[in-house]
Amino acid sequence: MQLYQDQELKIYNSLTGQKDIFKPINEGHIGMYVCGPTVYSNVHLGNVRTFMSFDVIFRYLKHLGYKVRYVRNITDAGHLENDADEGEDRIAKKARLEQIEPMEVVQRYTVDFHTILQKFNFLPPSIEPTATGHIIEQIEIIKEIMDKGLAYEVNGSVYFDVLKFNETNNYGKLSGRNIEDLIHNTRELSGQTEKRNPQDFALWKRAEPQHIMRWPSPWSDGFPGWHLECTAMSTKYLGEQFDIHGGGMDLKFPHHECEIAQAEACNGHSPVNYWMHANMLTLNGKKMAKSTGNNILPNEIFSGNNDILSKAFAPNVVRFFILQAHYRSILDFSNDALLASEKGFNKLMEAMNCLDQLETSGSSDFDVNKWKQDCYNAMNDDFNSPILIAQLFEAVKQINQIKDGKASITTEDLNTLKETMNAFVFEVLGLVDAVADKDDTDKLSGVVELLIRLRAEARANKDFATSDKIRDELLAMGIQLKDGKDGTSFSVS
RNA sequence: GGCACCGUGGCCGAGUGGCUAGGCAGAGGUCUGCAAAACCUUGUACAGCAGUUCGAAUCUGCUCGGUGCCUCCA
Repeated sequence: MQLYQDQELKIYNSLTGQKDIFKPINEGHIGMYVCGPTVYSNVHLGNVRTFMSFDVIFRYLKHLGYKVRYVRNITDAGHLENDADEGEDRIAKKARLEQIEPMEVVQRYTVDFHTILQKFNFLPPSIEPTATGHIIEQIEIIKEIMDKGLAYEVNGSVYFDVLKFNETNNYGKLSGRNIEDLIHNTRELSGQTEKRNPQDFALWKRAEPQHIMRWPSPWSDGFPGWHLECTAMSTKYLGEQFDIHGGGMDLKFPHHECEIAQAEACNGHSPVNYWMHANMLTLNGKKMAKSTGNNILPNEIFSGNNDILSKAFAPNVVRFFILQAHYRSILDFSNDALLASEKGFNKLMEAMNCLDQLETSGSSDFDVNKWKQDCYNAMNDDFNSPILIAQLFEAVKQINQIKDGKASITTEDLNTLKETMNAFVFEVLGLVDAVADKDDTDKLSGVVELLIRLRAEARANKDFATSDKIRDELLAMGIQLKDGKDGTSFSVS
């Protein structure tokens, strides 16, 4: 018996525009593909938000008992800077500017990506394939599409024939566009002489002599088009049809639309049952983007070395901040919002820490089982992490009251409470209590306990000058003493 | 210009036809040597205008403001 058999999960599906009841193709198994980063510069917080949304989705699906194959690619073949023929691959450009090999660019920023995600306590995906590792598969798909008559070659480049595809299929169904609008509203771009129509997109591009990244193909020495790698890799590892495809909202059009077109052209049916799109993280009210420079890097947040924040923030606090908003809402990043999240996060962690010291009694003032199901209901409703967090704070309130002897709980209920809190806080939301090294923590505890005893003696002797000195100076060091009914405890910030 | 989306109390941010979201901040109280922490109590918010309805922040229309996509981007 798995949890998913008791919980009805609904997912907002971009394809249908509504929350659909989730039903995997193969019971108990889920295939999920998420478009990963293009590794030509450091991953910024906006990128992180999207991947974090899917990290929590991955975690919750696993928590429900599904066997999930989660594929998140690394785009290391670059993309063209624009749609024109003279466009330059971003990775190649970076390599040229820094006078290094393109693969050095890729390696550097792939390592950065992994390091940052690790700090945020991401679970690694099941498979993390690279575009350059799947050139052959991409060429095979192009051949297939050409055989179906939906692509054409011009001067060694191959383009997808969108208008012809649209005669039998519906190009634009994901992003709600129709082909006439697209035709009438296409911007004038130079250098598109090779395409039959501006809506067509490249499957293969012939490399100019100066282009560094190139592979042989039946049409030319060149490189694959912008949208093909995801079709190739998702098909290879998840099959022609799979359950969930995710990515940032900005990829909905044209990237995901083109993926659908390629897969339908190649395999004759729609590739994905549930399309999910995470919304943008904004900074100063504008989308964060590498290309515009409106962004903040995670390491700048952790170190406090930036112009936006008043202090440094721990990865966990940032994670908590992001998860306090729903993944489909735009979230604005600011100092005030982060400060508020930090306090809330600390409050949650303090409650977690005192969970083991609670005393039980013969009755409960708190309907733990109802609360537990409310937590599930929150996540079942399109992964509503802010509602879940609100529920967690309901529990925090109860925990604090029990600790103060103002409410009671039975042993059985306390066990349920502990299990559920641990499951949602650590397993599903992926938060970690940022405690330092265990050894150091024990030593620190010993030292602070000693000071607490000295202060208690001073207070007993009405030597408040000494007792307040201990309390205030510890506070200045970030150690807060808390006087309760049965003695003094402390917390480190 | 086209297509979407959004506008919630001091701040962040859920909800979306009648039922307390939650966090932070603020106010009052309990506790304390004084504090802090914790706990209790406390806020009649839904851009504006008009309409539908017994009832709208939630539906419809218009107005204003903002964002995203339409070109690589999470």
